[in-house]
Amino acid sequence: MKKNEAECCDVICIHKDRVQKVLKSMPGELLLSELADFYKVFADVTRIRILCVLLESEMCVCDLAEVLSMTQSAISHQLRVLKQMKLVKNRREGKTVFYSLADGHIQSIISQGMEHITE
Amino acid sequence: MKKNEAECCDVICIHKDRVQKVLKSMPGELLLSELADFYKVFADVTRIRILCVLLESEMCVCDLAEVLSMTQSAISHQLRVLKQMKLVKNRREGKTVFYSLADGHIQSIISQGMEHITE
DNA sequence: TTAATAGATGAGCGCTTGTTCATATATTAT
DNA sequence: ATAATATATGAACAAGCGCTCATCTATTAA
Repeated sequence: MKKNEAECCDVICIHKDRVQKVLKSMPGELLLSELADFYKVFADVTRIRILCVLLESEMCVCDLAEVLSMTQSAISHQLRVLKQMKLVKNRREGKTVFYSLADGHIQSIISQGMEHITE
Repeated sequence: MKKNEAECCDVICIHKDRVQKVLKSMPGELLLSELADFYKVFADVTRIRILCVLLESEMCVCDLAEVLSMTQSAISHQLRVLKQMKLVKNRREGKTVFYSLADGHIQSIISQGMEHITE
């Protein structure tokens, strides 16, 4: 009989009841991958910086590029990601497009991360 | 005089005072990249799944591999990442190494993410 | 209409990252 | 000591991702 993970250590370390209990309590795979995708948005310095700026003030793409010393293109690409994940919204005013946070508790998410790393 | 971002739209959309104010309020670059690195840990389904399991119960590498239907090696590599970021801790018991969450408020970080995506 | 300008976007490139495979280390049993 | 087993780890490879560059769209001014 071929060896597999399920049998590799069933005497010493596999506690079948514990494994079963955990398997039942696990959220669905779809939800978990959505959660990972959500955190991916915060997992890049540029996007974090953009969010920090918008935390302070609504701002157009051009201003964002200057504040962050990056090209308009790079900023625009990232704003697209942020918008797809519904973290920012925008409004057009003539040629200018202003971006702002789409959600109030983005601040609390960032704050919570800050708390963890500054301990 | 060469065109640059600072002058590309200074009449219409650059509000120098706003830009200055935001620049002052921004956290340091080091802190921001640490924050991004912190969220990177949550930005992968496998690591999220591991954390979810450990949320329920302390568990050895072998059990984790079975619960998540992945190889021991893959799990071990990710546990290393989680440990480096101080999200999990471990204790050895004979040949077996048990992993558990290192920090109480990991649960609240995951919960907060869940809240955002299930709206 | 034409020119100018803010922003959006697709292609391409280089870097990062998660997994696999092979192998090394650590502990226990014989 | 030798074998068995749980875990750790380095190398390599494929996939994903962020930036640049060129170009396109949208809006306004002349």
